[in-house]
Amino acid sequence: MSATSTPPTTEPPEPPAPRARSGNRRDEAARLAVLHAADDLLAEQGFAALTVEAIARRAGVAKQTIYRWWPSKVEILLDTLIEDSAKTLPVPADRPTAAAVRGYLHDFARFLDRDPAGKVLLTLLAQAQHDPGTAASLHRRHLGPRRAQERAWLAAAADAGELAPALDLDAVLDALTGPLVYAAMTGAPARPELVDTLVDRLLAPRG
Amino acid sequence: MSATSTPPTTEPPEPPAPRARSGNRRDEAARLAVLHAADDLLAEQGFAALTVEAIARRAGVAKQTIYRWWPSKVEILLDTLIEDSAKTLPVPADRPTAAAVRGYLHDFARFLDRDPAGKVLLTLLAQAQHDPGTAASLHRRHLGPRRAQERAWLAAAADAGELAPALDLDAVLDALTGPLVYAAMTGAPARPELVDTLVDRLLAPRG
Amino acid sequence: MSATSTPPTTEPPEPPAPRARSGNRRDEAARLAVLHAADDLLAEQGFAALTVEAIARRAGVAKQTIYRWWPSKVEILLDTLIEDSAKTLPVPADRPTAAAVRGYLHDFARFLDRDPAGKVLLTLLAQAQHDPGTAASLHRRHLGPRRAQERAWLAAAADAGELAPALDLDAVLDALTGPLVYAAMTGAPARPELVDTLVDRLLAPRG
Amino acid sequence: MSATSTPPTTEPPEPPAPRARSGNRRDEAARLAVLHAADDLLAEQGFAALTVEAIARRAGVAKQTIYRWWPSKVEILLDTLIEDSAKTLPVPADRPTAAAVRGYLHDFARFLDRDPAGKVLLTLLAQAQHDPGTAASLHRRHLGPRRAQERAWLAAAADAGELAPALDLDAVLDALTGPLVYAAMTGAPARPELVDTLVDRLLAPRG
DNA sequence: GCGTAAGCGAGACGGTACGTCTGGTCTTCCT
DNA sequence: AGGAAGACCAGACGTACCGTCTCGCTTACGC
Repeated sequence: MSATSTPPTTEPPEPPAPRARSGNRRDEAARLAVLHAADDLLAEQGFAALTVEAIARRAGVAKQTIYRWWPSKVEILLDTLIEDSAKTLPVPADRPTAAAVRGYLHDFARFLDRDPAGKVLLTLLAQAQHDPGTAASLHRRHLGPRRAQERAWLAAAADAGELAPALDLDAVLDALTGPLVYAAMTGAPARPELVDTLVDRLLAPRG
Repeated sequence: MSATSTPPTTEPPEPPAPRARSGNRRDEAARLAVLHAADDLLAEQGFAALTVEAIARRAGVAKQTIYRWWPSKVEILLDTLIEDSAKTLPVPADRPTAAAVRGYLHDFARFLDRDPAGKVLLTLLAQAQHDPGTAASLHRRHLGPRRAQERAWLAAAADAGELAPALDLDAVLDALTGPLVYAAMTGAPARPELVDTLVDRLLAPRG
Repeated sequence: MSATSTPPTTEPPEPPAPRARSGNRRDEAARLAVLHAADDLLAEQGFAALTVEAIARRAGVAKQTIYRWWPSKVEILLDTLIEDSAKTLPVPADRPTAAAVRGYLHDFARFLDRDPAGKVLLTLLAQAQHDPGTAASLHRRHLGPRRAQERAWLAAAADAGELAPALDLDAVLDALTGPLVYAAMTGAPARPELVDTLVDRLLAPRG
Repeated sequence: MSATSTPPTTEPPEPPAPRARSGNRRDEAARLAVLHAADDLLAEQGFAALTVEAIARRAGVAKQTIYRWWPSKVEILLDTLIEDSAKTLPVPADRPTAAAVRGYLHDFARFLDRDPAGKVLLTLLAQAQHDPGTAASLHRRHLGPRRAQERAWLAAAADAGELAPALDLDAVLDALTGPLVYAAMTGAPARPELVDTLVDRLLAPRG
């Protein structure tokens, strides 16, 4: 379960217990309740059920509370994605070895296939096709920063002679992650050998 | 302009000229008007503007006419995608050479970047993330048949010794098309050298 | 019960039976359901409960159907008032005698005190104090036409020598009905001798 | 301008200057600011704009300050009505002559037509139709005490032989004030001859 | 003179209703 | 028969107020 989701032992459709009010400070419990509710609704009922009204109902929160803090439901998902992916799938910063890169890509494949936050990423990528605002937010707040970290990490590995990227790093990262994302989007199961082959052919020093 | 779209000399926002009525046979003119209208609306205004009412209005057709023949607007897009991609980007069946494969992938990259039908494909892939029904239709009517043709074509090329695929053909096709789709989805410009590198590293017989 | 209300044997809080759809003509059943629901809600729960959402819920009608045909809930009440008062309290047109005038005023007092439509009139008069639009509609559609009929009727009685109005007819009508309305508004019980005295002192030819 | 309103030279929409804080005693300045704001809002924008939030905003006061001291906005209006009507339209207590009664009624008609506090009375009478709580407060705090004074005053005049009421005093008072209130409620202009005729026919000793 | 108590402005909170919008269904009329 | 027209139910949209609550501050009182 993703980091912002309620533990699996709790009851999705129960009346949310009344939280203590916070006065004139932002209520962290309300913020978390919204993120959890959005996460859970997406996982359980799909994107079509992810309406502001449903999130508010499930979180035990007023619609106005959501509109006060988030400009759209997409930004709610983006918040959950950022918080969850930082915990579940951090970009390594310290071990620029070939094996570490391979491991990171395996983790990424598993993230897309199994982690609810992976579904959130696919959902946001999809929504970005429909809405330029989503595309901009997704790049600015998630894809851009993450890609920058990945690029720096790969560059360090290349400098260390661990890797010999076949192309510029952005193109290589597209070539490595693109197949995983595309497979996840078309419902294909995870294929570990795909990751291994990609790393071998696109990153490994030849011969 | 995609094959089902009105030629550029015609007027998108004009009052649609009254078509001759067809009596008790399905009206082919109405069918085409719907496909054109959907195509044009998606290209001009984006997915959010692609409502059944807008399509009906633009096509000069009753909503009921659309609901009678298509279960959803997704199926309309699928119809245009199938008809257009068959014309614009046919899977070659005759020349199983390495160069032909490379050319096909370059064509595919250009299709995603420039052809309105490429945008339709991205839109349907996106919608498939939101709606399992779309995912099923997209596979059954487009991705599945096309992938079968591509697989057969690559198999012929491999048999002919033109290629030495690094993995099973489905995985290789994901590895080849995935980066192109992912790049198009994240707004990256077309990179011909990406295609070349992918073909070299994943398909070329190792020298 | 007022004319547009459901008979007392029917069930207020039951799920409204699905009505037959009307196609592209206005649905008279929906119109009546709205009028009944508004009438009943006002009588049972008061003006505060008379929300468009509650009317729609009770009538088994979509909110849009209400907004399509009525610019505001006030116009719904005005419709019920006009239909009901035409049946319950018609302005006599035929017997311009002093006794008939006295009887009409007694009927008016009873209408205000007991008829649900009397409550509707008081409600609309009240709402007219809050909203100029209500005031205008109330005058144009109810008070104006009704006052014109009453004036003509009194004029005929005066011509016949039955009455000797103490003032111009509009002022006399204010003097006759004003006390009844004011008493009803302040919750006073009906006082028959008030009507009799008013008629004696303001209309009767001085003996 | 009514007694609780800001002088006309002040600017309604400017940022209210911060008042000195009062410590743990009730802040009279805040109390007056609320009464003024309510009065002004009602006069300028009508009842619909008279929300607690708007009063608080305009008075430069926290909502909680309003809810601490008034159970509802109706009670705010009632406070202004009581204070203003005691100044603008006191019930005479000393000169129980026929002419004084006639003068009081003329004053009352002018109060309804021109004084902002007259609008407040009409507003509260209207609101009493919608809300039993308002009706009770209006009677208990304004209509009841005032009617008692008027009754006593008329009784003194009758005892003195100045008047010969046609009915019990409450009914006579309804008959005298009802037409004036009803005319004001339906937007009729003041008619001095109406007052004179009512006094003549309902109060004057029959010559 | 310092703690306690209350009033204050501010503003977040869970709610309800608003009036608008679109989707998908249904019926009637017309060609 | 089939297309055009449009009314219908359903329900999400984003906004405005409701009345409650807590916060951090300020002032007055009493020990």
